[in-house]
Amino acid sequence: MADQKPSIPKGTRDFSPVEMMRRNFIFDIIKEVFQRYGYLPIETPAMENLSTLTGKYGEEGDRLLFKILNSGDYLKKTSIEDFESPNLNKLAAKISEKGLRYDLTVPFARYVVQNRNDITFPFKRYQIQPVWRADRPQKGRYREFYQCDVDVIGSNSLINEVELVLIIDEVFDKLGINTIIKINNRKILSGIAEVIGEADKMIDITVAIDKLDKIGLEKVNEELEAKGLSKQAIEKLQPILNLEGILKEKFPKLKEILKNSKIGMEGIEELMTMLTHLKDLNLKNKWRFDLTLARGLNYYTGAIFEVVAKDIKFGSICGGGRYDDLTGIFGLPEVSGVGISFGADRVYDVMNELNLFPEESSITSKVMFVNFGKEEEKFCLKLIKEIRQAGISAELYPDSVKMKKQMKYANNKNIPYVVLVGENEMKNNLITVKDMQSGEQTETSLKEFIEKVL
RNA sequence: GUGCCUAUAGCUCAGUUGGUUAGAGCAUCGGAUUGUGGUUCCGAGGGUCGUGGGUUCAAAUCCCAUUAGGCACCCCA
Repeated sequence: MADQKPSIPKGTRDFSPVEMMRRNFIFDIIKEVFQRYGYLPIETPAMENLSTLTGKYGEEGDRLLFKILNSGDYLKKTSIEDFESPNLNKLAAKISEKGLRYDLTVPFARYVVQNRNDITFPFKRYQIQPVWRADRPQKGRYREFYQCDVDVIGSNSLINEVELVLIIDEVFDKLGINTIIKINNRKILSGIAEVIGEADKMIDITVAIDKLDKIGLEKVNEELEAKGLSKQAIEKLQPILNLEGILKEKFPKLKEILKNSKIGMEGIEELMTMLTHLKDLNLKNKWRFDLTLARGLNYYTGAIFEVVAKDIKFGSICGGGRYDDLTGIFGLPEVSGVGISFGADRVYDVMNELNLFPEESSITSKVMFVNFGKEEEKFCLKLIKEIRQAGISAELYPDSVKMKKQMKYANNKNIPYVVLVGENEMKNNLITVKDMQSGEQTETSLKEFIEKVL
């Protein structure tokens, strides 16, 4: 048999039972918190029309979209010229009209617009599904990964932002991860761009600023210059990048710098309101205003968030922000939304490296019955039914094979009790219970056994 | 999209300056033990050395190409 080795695509993973138990542990906590804050679940398809997805994530995002080849004769819309002059984007549009979703926010915006008549606003939903990105995988980066999104759409209130931070705080507290919640506001960044006279280069500026603590001031300036910012603009930016000190000192300085920018002052106001609330709410995790937080996604317009684990160097494990006009693109203007997304896979990796998962005790059957043959099978099934009805997970080894094999199975599966019912036990209406940990073996009645295990 | 590294049994890896029939541990299966696992002992199966080409009397080993995987950058959860 010259069978080829099976494998899965780069950047995707299988999950074993143990891994799934742990992943579900994370999902359950997140879901529970989301629902306790009044958010309800929805799901959307794995694939969307490409027109829904393209242009929402910036140039980089478009490149990372997985495109789905049209079914049937996917070349029928193409012509010879398409292949002679290789304009890949144009060609791609002709042979592919669907793509795998890149995040959950854009499909959500599409959902809201499409179902606007059936939705009561403000609409609070959560969504836990995989997303796909055609990125080169590396540590903490996958091509298929789960996001856990909570968004509220149709409300401008900053209470939403505050509550989202509370959700972040509660989730990570429950998971046992110490985090730093970084908060900023895109309006402040816009204001800065405006003040230094480069309003249209907002994105480039923010992306560069974002790297400040990673590559340092000098490199940031280099990058800004490379992006075409004027010398004067970069000069003007320096005092802002050098803003140091605690909030109390930073804020007045920032206010002074932004005083001529309407949007900048708006951002300051918003941030102030949020931070004042948060101060009163005694969060368990650290949080702070971080001027260098920018976030790459194009659609954010107001508050932005990012969460990193404190005890380990890893990318961000949660991020989000306010988007004022995402639904506008789909024909429903002036509806603002705000939301965050937990990266389940990175949360998993962080918890795994920090050993934060609880001991798995209930992941397997509590009891296994050894299979001695046809007659015993019949007898045992009745006993097992009773055990299961008592709420104890139990199984009968399905085949009457060598005892050694059956015991080994129980051992490998970490089943704590093995029950043996053969001729003698059936006659006396008793069961023999082997405690797999101690190796001790006792004869007892079914009733007594159930009581003991419970 | 750019750069670097790796590829030998199901898994993790050894394999000398190129030299007989390519090894180990784990896992699997069988036996010691037909109603007793985890420990122990004995045994077995499992490989076109990622693929294709080249150099050589001789290639897992050297060279080229190709494919796949990993890491870093970019960007991001």
